[in-house]
Amino acid sequence: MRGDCCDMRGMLSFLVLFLLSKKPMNGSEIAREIERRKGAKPSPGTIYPALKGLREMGFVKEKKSGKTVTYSLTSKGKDALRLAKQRFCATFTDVLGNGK
Amino acid sequence: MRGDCCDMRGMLSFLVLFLLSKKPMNGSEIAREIERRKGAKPSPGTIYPALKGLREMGFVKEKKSGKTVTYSLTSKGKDALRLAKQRFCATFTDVLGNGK
DNA sequence: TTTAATATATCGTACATCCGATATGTTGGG
DNA sequence: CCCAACATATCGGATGTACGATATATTAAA
Repeated sequence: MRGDCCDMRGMLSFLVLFLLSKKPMNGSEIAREIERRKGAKPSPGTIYPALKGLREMGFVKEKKSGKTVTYSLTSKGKDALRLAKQRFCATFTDVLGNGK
Repeated sequence: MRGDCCDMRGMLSFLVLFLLSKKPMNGSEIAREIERRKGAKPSPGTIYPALKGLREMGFVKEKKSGKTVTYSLTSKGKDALRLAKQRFCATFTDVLGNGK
């Protein structure tokens, strides 16, 4: 999401933003959901820096409760996701489209 | 494509591999096709290192004619693309799926 | 309480992506 | 022939993604 305009960098942040738009989650839950989709679980050293970046850009907000921190989108984050989704679809439509 | 197993790195190489599977192209044509999809054209400093990497991994072969080099997939590249496409779809299906 | 498990977080290192600048070779127009 | 346009290619520097190792805090189990 750093790459707000044109690059391939930021796909993890994009995916995290998308997942949080469906349901607020904490870091471990996000990692497990990515594991479910890709078959490999991102390590803490991957997922927490990504969340930190999204927070610093004002795209996600946090709610701490005990040992867990639940992340959810800000309205700014929702706007960013909408734009990013449009770019993503324009770039990859037929990759998903043609089946195998 | 480096990230043959689990990471978000390699999305450009993945896209290039996909584009070449539809039609053999030279570097400039690939850059223009990416521009058409994303609205931003990758510079030479982006696209040629990516092609070099794909060549070094044995995923694309070259055919030089005058000033242009036409790239196309090897059978190894086709296999790699097939796998990468499966991972990509599993990860991003509903991102493209839900319309907006 | 001690122990184990979980969630969070940072560090160092490596690599992919990205740009702008720069350079070389080919081609076509003047 | 000379020059502009194009295709190719590399370099340096910045940022994102990734892992393993490490550290701390909270919670649950023994």
